[in-house]
Amino acid sequence: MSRETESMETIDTTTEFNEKQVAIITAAEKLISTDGFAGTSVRDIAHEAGVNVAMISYYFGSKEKLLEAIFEYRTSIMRIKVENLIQNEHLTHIEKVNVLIDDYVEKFMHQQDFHKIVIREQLIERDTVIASLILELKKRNLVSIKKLISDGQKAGAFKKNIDVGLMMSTMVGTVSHMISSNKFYREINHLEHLTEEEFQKHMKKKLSFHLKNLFKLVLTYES
Amino acid sequence: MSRETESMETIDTTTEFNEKQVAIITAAEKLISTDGFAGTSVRDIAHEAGVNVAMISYYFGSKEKLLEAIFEYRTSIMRIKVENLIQNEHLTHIEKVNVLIDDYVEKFMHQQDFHKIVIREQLIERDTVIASLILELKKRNLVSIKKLISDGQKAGAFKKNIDVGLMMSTMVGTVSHMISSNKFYREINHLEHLTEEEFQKHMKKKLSFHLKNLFKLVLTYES
Amino acid sequence: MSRETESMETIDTTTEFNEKQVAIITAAEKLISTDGFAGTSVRDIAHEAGVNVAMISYYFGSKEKLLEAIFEYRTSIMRIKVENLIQNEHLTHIEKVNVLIDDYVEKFMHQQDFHKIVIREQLIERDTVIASLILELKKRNLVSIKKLISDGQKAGAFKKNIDVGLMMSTMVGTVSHMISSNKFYREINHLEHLTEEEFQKHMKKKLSFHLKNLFKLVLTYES
Amino acid sequence: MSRETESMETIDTTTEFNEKQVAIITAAEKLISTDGFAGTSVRDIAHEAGVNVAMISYYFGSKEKLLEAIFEYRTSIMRIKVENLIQNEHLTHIEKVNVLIDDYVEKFMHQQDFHKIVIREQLIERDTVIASLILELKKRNLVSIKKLISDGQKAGAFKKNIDVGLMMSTMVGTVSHMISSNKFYREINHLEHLTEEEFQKHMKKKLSFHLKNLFKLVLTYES
DNA sequence: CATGAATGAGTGTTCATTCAT
DNA sequence: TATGAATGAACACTCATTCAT
Repeated sequence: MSRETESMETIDTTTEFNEKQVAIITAAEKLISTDGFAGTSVRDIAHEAGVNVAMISYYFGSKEKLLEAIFEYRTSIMRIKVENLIQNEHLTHIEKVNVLIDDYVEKFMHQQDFHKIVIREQLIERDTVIASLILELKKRNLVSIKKLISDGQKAGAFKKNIDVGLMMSTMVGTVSHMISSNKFYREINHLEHLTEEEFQKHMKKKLSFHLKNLFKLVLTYES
Repeated sequence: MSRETESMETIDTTTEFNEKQVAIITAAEKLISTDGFAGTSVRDIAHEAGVNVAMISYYFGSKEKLLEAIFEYRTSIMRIKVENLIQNEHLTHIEKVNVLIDDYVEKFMHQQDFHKIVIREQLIERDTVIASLILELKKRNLVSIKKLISDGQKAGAFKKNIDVGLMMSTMVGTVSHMISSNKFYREINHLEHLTEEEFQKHMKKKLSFHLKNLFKLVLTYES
Repeated sequence: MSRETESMETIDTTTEFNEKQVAIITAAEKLISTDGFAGTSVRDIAHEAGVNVAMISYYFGSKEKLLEAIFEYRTSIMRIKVENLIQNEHLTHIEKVNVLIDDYVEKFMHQQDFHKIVIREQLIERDTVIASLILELKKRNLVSIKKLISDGQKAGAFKKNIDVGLMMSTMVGTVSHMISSNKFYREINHLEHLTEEEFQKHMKKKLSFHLKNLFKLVLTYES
Repeated sequence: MSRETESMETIDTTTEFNEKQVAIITAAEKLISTDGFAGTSVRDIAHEAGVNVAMISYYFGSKEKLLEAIFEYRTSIMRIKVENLIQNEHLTHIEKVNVLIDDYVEKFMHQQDFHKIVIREQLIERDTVIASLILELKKRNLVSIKKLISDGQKAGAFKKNIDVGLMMSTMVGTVSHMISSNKFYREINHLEHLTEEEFQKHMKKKLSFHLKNLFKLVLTYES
């Protein structure tokens, strides 16, 4: 299964950011993810990235544009790739759903800082460059998932009357909430003894299992 | 069922805020929910509330304290009340879970502005007054839900090995994500013709149904 | 003659600027007159006026708006008042022209800082609020002067074919150039021993005489 | 008359500026003439000239030095050449004055961008390299004109008691003001239908005629 | 000979907060 | 009790200039 997952990754980081720009992007991502865009100053970002303040304007034009650059840099991780998956003849329909969930959990848990920014940006109701970017990605993802599920329905593997939008909300929302409540989850499950890495691995596994179970139940049992 | 819901509300707004303070809190809530705490200025809040800028410091001490006041004002809605529900002998275990879901969806969908602030604040990793407040509430809520579920398990109504933490993540996460993606959901379901009120009602109904189904499947079917 | 001049002043300082605002305006005027708008920083202005930097934005909104306020504050001095003059039956036509010249010289020499800003702003070719303000004033002044001269022509006191636009250019240009070349004029005429006040008085007298002579010659002699 | 004018030009551009430097100087001149020195950035200049930003420091040392280079480049046009004119035996005294006016108008109207910078620089009261350069040129010009006029006075062609300084102020001031009020003059004379070139030609002719008339009247009529 | 990369200093402006009244 | 006036600190950003290549 991991093979397929890998085949889906098809790294398309055609981004043309140099080393210093990546350092700034990463630093900005880290700070903005916790303090928000307005709550993070370019001075903080420059300091975190170990560069001069002027360099942010120099490379990105403005703080706003830096945020857009972050999205440009990370955009690939938001795109669910299912084209190959759908045509794969060696997997059952439910296995395909499982691969998709694994892929999604992997991607989002792996770049939590960025994902936190996405969560924040979604709360802004005003129309922004970022907002429309997120919207477009979500639409594209929904189409992919709908295809996967309707294929299963046609084959009789999944039951009818699935609200794919709500299922997506559950998948995205559950992962988002886990990212937000890292600490809480670690505490209530008494996992303080684990290293950060071990804990992340544990969470990913649990999340994957949980979501797969949820999807299997919803897709195959009569409600 | 609505009766029980009502019985659960037991308004404990022991808040001592006067009219002007409430106006400020409401205005702040509205603005902070979309623009974030740092992205909202006290001038904006004062203007929205129709009061003098100095009044915010005057009444609340500082912008930070105003945020705490918002939480103090709205805290009750975050507390899931299950004491009476647990002892209720007229409801089955799954019905109790359903009441809880209805209650939760109702509460959070009803005060989306505040809930958005909660989502934002959870993303901050630093220890703040607000953070610890949220943490405490979540813990208390978790305990309540665990009790409800373990009662069902003891009675043989629910199956064993339920990860309540993950189920809570799914519930909270799904609702949170729906609040964040209002627009998206409306668009993909072609509900632009509904009034805001009608749409909210529709969403609540859908969400409730979806979550109840999810819980029923997880709690009763073998995975 | 001085009486009429006084009667023309009709102080219309309906400006509503408070003491501190006037201090800022005066300081800004002084600095901008020599260093130009872009060459003068708000910090310099604040320092010169003895106020906080933030006060400039507080009172005027922006540096740009401060410049507009300067014009609002000084606008009256740019307006040549001839209504009463034209109807005055005790003065000959040439006397009226003389009064006008006296008035103009008095006004502009008296507020040289402001006049320097006007000279600078006229050099900007882009359309600005200030530019259109100056243009409008110049048009109005031209109309007034044209009336005065055509009256004299109709009465046979002045000869025909006077290019009023060019005559205005000569009046305004000569005064402007004297303001610009203060130092030079003082030096070539060996007037370094005079106090600033004495020198200004001397210059005004010389200028008035010179311009009156010029106008008399142009208006009355055949070319 | 144009012959004499030409004979006076005696191009002394002993300037050692290469092609790129001239491009920079011309670009700087254009921008500084309307936006002022402080209001023009080296980036703007570099962009206008189509060269690298660093090239300005490279070639001229600094922005300040670039301004001095502009003056070095254009200085010749500010120098009134009367040596040959004074000794010319084929022209009357008044004709010599007319040639001088033609020459002056031609020179300054022909390089208005540079002349605007001169107007601006004269407003600065601080002692600068540029300021002393302008001062020196004006003194030299004054001496030349004084000689021309005193010759006429000695010959009885011109009347006594001419304030040459004021006459120079009128000549320079009138031309300067016309340059500043290009647009205004065009508008009030309804000359919008002319091309820029035609309009410049028209203005030069008008100005020359006007100034010649002014000088003739002042120099020859009793006041 | 020429320049892309980089920066410290300075820009105008907004900020939350204080304070005299 | 309420508020207009005021401000130090911080903000994002632009500046002319330097320097390694």
